[in-house]
Amino acid sequence: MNAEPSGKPQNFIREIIENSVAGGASVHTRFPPEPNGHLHIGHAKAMCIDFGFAKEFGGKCNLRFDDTNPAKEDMEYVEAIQRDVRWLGFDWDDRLFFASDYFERMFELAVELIRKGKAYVCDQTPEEIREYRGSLTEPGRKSPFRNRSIEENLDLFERMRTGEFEDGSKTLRAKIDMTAPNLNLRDPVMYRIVRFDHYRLGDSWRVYPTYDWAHGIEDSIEGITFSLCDLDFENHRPLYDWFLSELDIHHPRQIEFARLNLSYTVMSKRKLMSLVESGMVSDWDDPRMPTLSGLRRRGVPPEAIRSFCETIGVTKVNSLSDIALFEHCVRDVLNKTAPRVMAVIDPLKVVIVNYPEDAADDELDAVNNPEDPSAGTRKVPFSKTLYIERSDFMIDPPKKFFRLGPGREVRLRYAYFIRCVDYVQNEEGEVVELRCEYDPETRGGNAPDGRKVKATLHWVSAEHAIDAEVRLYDRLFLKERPDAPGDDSDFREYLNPDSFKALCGCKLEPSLKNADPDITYQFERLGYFRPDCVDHSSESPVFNRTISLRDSWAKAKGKT
RNA sequence: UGCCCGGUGGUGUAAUGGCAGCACGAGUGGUUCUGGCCCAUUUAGUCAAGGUUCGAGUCCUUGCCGGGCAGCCA
Repeated sequence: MNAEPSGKPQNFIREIIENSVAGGASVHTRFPPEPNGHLHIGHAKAMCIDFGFAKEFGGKCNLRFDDTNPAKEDMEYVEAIQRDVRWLGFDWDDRLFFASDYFERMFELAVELIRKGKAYVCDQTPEEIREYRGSLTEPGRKSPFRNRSIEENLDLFERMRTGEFEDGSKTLRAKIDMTAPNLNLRDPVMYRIVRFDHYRLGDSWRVYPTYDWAHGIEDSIEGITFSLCDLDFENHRPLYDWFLSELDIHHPRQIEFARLNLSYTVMSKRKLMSLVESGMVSDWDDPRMPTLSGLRRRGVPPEAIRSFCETIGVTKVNSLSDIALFEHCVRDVLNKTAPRVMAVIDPLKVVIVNYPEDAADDELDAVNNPEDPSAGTRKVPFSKTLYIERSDFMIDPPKKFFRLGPGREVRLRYAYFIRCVDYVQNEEGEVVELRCEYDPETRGGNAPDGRKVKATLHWVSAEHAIDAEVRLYDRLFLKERPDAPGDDSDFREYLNPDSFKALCGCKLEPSLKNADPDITYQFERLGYFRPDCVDHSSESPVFNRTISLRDSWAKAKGKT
């Protein structure tokens, strides 16, 4: 495989940049979110591209809030977005910018365009503009206001700015070509009257620039060389280019790539918002959400998100990435880094009948991370009464079930071999207690006589255990593409009713008393878990399941 | 029936006219004090038809299929 020196697979944007850099170009990109919602994993892809290429080529990447629509934007989002960008691992140094800081300059440039006879004030209503625009197959017609004098345009535009006219009563439009096959070139609106206070600038403006007019200027002012954006803006590139060349100012190159789609979730801000507003999830940071705040709360390490973005590549193909690939990236990082601990989430009491009542403290050495010897070991207390996982015992085990059953012997991890000699059921027939014998010779987990067991179980000493709530999360939707085009049903019909399940009375090994809220742990044989950033405390621990371990037993069981 | 973009295993991608690779998933086997990890192995692909060429996934033509575009959203 032909890999770049960086070790990254080639893609079309890197190729373009490489060629430009070979010709002496520098690399300066920007990540330009609108502060009207929270960042999600789709934005993470964009950030990996924007910040990633800048870093790779020794350039810079700005963080710029594209806040040209006061009706939707808020400071709350500005702060949340910065927090998320930092968390993901990107740094904009001192290059934090706001489109709204360029409003004055944009206005001057608009005046310049009017003076050139390339922009005019139009009195058409939104309906008229739409009607005059024509259709996909028919050319548009010129606005009756298209030939106003430059003086009149200048006067009107100035008065629009100061709030003399009603919202929507006038616009400033670029004079391009009403018959252009690309609809974006049919005299697009550059300014609209919106007498709405801006979250940063208050009431100083009564006209606001549209994206098409503003974005290229923002890029130009900042000296951006590559303006990377998603495919939605492909049809807008001719307009981006038209404005910049008419203005004759620094002209970045816009390159579009396909945005991320992930199976079993939705990505649009509108849809995520509707999940929040309908109460189907608790908030933007619900651990099931594909938002960065949700993933963080879930326990996903930022490194996993970055490696996922690296793995899916950069193309112009509209694709649907398999969430299984994302899950793989999460497990891959966590497997190498997560400290191992033992926790029983569905406890079944076990009494070691031949274990002395008055035994001295019995502490065993447990490995913190078999993938990382430097993580060391810890002590885990053993005692006469323990808990094991309910699913690790069966009265009548099927053929390939290796765990505990009547008369069977298994190993308790890092502790002893135990054999089940009896079990106790309640009136409902539910097993409520196991009675086992241990072999003192197997202390530490190995038999001196060399005999083997087929299973190793995790366990927690009852008297030492910490009680905890454990929250199990799963994919938010049952359907691969909940919002597939052509499907008229509401995407929310496909919500996975089992995507969240809270378990109480779970038993944790005592070392978790001091669980670090910023660490995702592996509960051995179960999965990865992180203290909930909102509800967890050392007095009443709450852990969120980030992701389960791969489970070939569950898979085999499911097949029968 | 206008304009723009795109079609490589189930999924995501690489191959820049020269052996179609990689990762995920799925299957099988091995190993194992986590039914995890790891290792080995199997499965499976260039939308179609022409053309250029010694040679085409790659270049050209036509067709087919998919996506986007008619906000005073971004």
